Amino acid sequence: MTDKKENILNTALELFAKDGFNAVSTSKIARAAGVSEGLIFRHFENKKGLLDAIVKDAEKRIQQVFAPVLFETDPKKVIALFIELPFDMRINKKEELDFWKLQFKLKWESDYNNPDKMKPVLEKLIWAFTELGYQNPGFEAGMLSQLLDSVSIGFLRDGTEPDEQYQTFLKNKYNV
Amino acid sequence: MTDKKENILNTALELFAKDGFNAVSTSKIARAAGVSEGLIFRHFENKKGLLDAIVKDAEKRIQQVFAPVLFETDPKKVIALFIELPFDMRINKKEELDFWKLQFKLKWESDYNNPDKMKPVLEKLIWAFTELGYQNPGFEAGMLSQLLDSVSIGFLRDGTEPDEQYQTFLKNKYNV
Amino acid sequence: MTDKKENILNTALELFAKDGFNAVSTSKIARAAGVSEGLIFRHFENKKGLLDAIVKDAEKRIQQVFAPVLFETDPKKVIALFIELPFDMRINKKEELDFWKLQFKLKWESDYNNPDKMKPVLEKLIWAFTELGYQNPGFEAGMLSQLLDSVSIGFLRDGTEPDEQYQTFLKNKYNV
Amino acid sequence: MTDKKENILNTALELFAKDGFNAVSTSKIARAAGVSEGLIFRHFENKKGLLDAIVKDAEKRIQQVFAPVLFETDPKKVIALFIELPFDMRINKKEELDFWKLQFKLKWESDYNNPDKMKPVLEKLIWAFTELGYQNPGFEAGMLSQLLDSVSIGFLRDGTEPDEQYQTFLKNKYNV
DNA sequence: TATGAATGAGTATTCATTCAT
DNA sequence: GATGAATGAATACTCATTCAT
Repeated sequence: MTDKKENILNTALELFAKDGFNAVSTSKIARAAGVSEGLIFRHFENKKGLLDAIVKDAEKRIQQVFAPVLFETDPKKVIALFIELPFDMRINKKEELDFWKLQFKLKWESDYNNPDKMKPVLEKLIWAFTELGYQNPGFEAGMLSQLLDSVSIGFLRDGTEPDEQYQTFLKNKYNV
Repeated sequence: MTDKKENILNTALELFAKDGFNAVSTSKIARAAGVSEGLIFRHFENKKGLLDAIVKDAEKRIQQVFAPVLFETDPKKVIALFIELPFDMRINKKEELDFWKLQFKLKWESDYNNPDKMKPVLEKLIWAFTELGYQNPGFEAGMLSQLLDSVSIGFLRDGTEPDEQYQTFLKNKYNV
Repeated sequence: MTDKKENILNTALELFAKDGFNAVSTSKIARAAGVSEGLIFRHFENKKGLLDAIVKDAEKRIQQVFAPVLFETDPKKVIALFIELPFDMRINKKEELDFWKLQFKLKWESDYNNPDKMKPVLEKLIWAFTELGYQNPGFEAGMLSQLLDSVSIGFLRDGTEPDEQYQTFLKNKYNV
Repeated sequence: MTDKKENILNTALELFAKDGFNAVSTSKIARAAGVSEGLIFRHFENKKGLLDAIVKDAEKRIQQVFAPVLFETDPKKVIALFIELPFDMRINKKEELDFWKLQFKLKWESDYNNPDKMKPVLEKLIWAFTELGYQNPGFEAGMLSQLLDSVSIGFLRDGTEPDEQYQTFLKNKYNV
């Protein structure tokens, strides 16, 4: 991938994350990325294609983030790793955070909201709770997942520092 | 308020909730509302003004929804009422749901995200947990609030029916 | 003429004189005049009609200003009166000045520029110079007229106070 | 400068000179220039920017016209050259005349009227009259300048051919 | 690969004008 | 006489996209 192409990708990610897909024009991206407007279309066909490229890129990264959870074989560690995820986010570099922000934002645009994307992780969680003998593992997994989702939202959207107590509390609760 | 003005307001709410503010053009609103495009500007000055009118309207309704929680004096009932809120949402009529959807969507646009708006409710919740002798009422209130937030998001955004088990579980947990 | 109609007329005169016909919208006039926009059209049919009414009004006033020159029978006094005109303008009240300003401005819009309007005055001047035995009275009249025109322009357009010396100089020159 | 850009500039000059800035729409300019409307904005940012470009262009030409007067060192020739200016205008080509017409028209729009622009020329004239021993050179220069201004106006605005007699008369008067 | 000129359809907004009350 | 809601056409300007170089 050439420098300029990567430049476009990074700039677009940043702007899309901040202002939303529709509010950012290709000319603004081009200007901010220091390239000609035409180049965007040479590399990505159209504006939507640029977003797709970003999303696809993001998906890879997201998979990388969740991989340790999926590959873990100790159920307690599965839950512990899962709990730690949103608290780790905060120490990531800006670019990484933009990925997540865009990710959450896009969930509100029906074309991009695909709840199934998280299914494998959720099922791993259910498996873990089953292993640990919980009565209603599906419910437990869903609730934990939603709670951590809202911690992420609070951080990414409102800028509220994630409360460390959550982590401790949850780990205690599940004894992990 | 004239018929046509109300028409614009309702149509815009619906479209903004569905596609987002930026993705809906004033001409589209006018066509859908069966009015001339100019009328939007005569009544609301500009597109942002239209959104503001909707948001202001929405705030009133939201306050009405939370009012029972704020006026309740029995701490257990405060928590019970609060837990019921997102599950009640589902039985509201479409227009009402659009209000909420838009509300949550707008939280991602920095100009409109005002986390302090929910402060009084959160504080009432903290008061309730304090009254009930919880060790860390602020933490408890925050977690409950976030959890219910994500239940609402799941319903409004992903269309997942809120699991009644949540309600039962939470009410049992807090014994309310 | 009703109060409101006169209000519209005066306000429009002021705004047209300041910003030009095209740059002033009927809504602006209505707002500034404190009347509804519809009233303008009830009274004047359309925007052009409003301008026409102002111009017609103005013509009457202009005729009044030039009348003393036309009725004067002493050639020297004709010239003296003519010379005094632009210097008298300055002591007129604002509304009067707006009339003149608009008058000069409109001369640049082909629809309204009618050089013949001043013909009677010019001919009276020629007559006066003829009476006084000038060799080329047409030329003399034209030059005097143009010179005084530019004094008015300087005052109305650029805000430069008309130099009293001009008056003295010209009166001396023609011995009037 | 590309062909199309120059096309826009020339067409706009012509239309602005004829009908005035406010009365000419960008779509009209585009149609007349045979370009897309968007191109105007790509080249000149906005409508005012287009006018500014024209005016800046015009200023250069105007400076060129007055340069010979400023560089002349013989006071008599200074006055003679100055007198000839408006009479030379008539032999210019249409485009040149449009420049002048627009120039005079804009003087009535406060944003563009800058009386100081002509100061150097006026001061050169004052210098010339001083050199020639005139008692009141400032007054003499002002009057000559105003008189010639109104000759130009008569030609550009009313289409009246400038009377050669003026030139002769003035040159005789100042013996230049 | 990269640019920048160019476009046509679209955008928010303003305008002069109409009309029922 | 006077209002204010309503309109359709126009306005300045932006957008995503194309294309010759």
